[in-house]
Amino acid sequence: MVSIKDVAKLAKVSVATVSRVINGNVKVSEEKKSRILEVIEETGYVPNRAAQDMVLKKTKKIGIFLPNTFNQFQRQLFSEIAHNLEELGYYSSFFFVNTDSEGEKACLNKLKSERVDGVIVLQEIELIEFRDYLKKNEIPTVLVTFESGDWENASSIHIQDEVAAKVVVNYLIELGHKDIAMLGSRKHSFGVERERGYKKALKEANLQFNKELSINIEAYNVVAGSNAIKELLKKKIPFSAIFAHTDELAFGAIRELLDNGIRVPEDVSVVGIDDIEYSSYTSPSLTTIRQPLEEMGKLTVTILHNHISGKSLSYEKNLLPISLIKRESAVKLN
Amino acid sequence: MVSIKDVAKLAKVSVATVSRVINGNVKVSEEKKSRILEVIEETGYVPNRAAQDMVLKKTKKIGIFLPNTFNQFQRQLFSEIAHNLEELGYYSSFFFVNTDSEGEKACLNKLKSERVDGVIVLQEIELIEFRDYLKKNEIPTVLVTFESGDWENASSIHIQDEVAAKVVVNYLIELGHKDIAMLGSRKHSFGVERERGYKKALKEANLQFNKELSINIEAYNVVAGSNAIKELLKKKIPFSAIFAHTDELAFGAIRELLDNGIRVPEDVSVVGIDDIEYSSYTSPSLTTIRQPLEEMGKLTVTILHNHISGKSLSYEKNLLPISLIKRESAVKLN
DNA sequence: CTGAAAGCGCTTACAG
DNA sequence: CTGAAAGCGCTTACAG
Repeated sequence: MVSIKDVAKLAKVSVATVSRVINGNVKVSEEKKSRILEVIEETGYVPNRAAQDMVLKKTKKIGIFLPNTFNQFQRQLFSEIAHNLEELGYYSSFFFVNTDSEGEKACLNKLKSERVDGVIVLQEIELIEFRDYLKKNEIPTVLVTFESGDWENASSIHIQDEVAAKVVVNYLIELGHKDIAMLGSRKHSFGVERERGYKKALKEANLQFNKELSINIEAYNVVAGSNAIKELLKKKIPFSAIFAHTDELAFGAIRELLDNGIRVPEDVSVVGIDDIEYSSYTSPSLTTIRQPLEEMGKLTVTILHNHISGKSLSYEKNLLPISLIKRESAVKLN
Repeated sequence: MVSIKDVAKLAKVSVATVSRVINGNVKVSEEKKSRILEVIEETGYVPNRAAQDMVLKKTKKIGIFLPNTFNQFQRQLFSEIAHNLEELGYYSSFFFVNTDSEGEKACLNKLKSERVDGVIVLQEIELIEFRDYLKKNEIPTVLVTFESGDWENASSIHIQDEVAAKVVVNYLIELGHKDIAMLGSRKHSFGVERERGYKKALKEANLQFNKELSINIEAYNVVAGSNAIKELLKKKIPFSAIFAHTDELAFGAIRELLDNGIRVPEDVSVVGIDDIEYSSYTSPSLTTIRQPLEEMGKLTVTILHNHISGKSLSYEKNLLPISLIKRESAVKLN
């Protein structure tokens, strides 16, 4: 590995001078400068970031925390975020969080060992020490897809999950559906919110909430959606519509229904939330709530950048607009 | 940030001794040891990795290169790889490559500045300097999903793309199809291989290759698949089956066909390659070739680890087995 | 067993 | 404008 010393020696100058032309903030004589540039070109020298970080106390590195088993929506979101960070010249470091206190502790230690300039969290983290660490060290933090709640010193960006659920369930009700099953989980706050929206929509329409129609899923993927339907069908309770907490669950559900001779949307309507890439390309295409993915990713990075660069000092809570996307999977009850 | 000095001071020992208990390879008196451990516990001290890396000349960091616009299969693969790396205690650094020489150069510079211990490449990189750098600095490298070809000092892991294509196209031919369109691209070597397999299958069955039935796609996603079908339909040439280079293209294709009143599989059969998560949950479910995703991810990491730890000195080329997954999207020509 | 010291690759006051 | 020197947070021979 060629180091700054090598470059200095070859260009017959001091390392300080080399450093100056690399960083370009101090005047250096044209002659030495061009000689140094030449050597850099020849040797392909690139400064060692670890060394720079250590003296500068700045890393330009952002830690991104996401669940170990991230779903499609989170995948799209994090790749959006990664690209936006890259554009601003940040480096990103990924931390896959196991949702138990052991996993969270392990993540905290990795975080400490990395000295990031900022943190983006896509997954709720319970560990108090985690928040304390960020706070004590004044590491700007942005939470995406969930509320800041107990977090101090963190901005948050998310949709109103309760409203989203309410809107889409309302739509089912408008279509005449009364027996609406729900596939979801209360493990994360967005699930809690979505369930709340579901119940509110029912209540406002004077429909009884039926606990038996509420199926708890073990993960947010197609397999879990399919399993949930198996469980639901075993109960032999009538239902004409399904509200899945996420699009992926909905896809699994639709397939499982079909395998049981139940057609979507002819026999049962199905809706989701998220509007992932596939939702408009499946057959039937999925009626769902769109989360503004790109805007979310962009805003996350912008806000974090503002915090880091000192342009924004106060933490904010951003609610992003949603929209109901009507497609083929939900129709009037006949 | 608490440093090793702080710990040393609080424990009333030298930094050398603290370092020794952290690394645990040298005997330290029980008394000092417990005192140091206590201080570490109290202060929440974690060593600064950048500093460690610098002196140790080892980073335990792996650079993962993937295309800027990675498709679903690559997503699943890279998340598989990331998890496997994590289990072995490696850190991963992601590099999103823009497929032009500017983008590749930028990536090389980022790589140089990071000093990784190993590299995993999910995307063909043309830049000669890139390979030269890895070679000169003896950085173990594993290429996944494509052949090592011009790369020296790199192991590779992939399927036989030509065979995969041939197998699935053969299957269509067995089902009686003669006019088989192809959606793909020659931008990457796997595309070239898949096209070759397609042609070979046709040839062996004494079917004429029709250039007009070969549609060039601009990306590997559902939108591109849909666009390709639009282009194909404009030509008004009869076809009874479609071979898409990837599953995502196939999904886009199926949807676009449907929107034009063409049913799958009743009117047209469609097959893909990859077998991504969704392929068994769509309707119709997709007939495709399965790439052994998990095995690929695991093997990639194992091989890289062996190279890094010196357990494996020679570079190898690994061909992974594929399998034809027959599902609903392809049926007998009637 | 343990501390003082050198050194990893950088940057930046400090003096010229 | 420019070099010698100190220092960032570590590890590891080197001497005791």
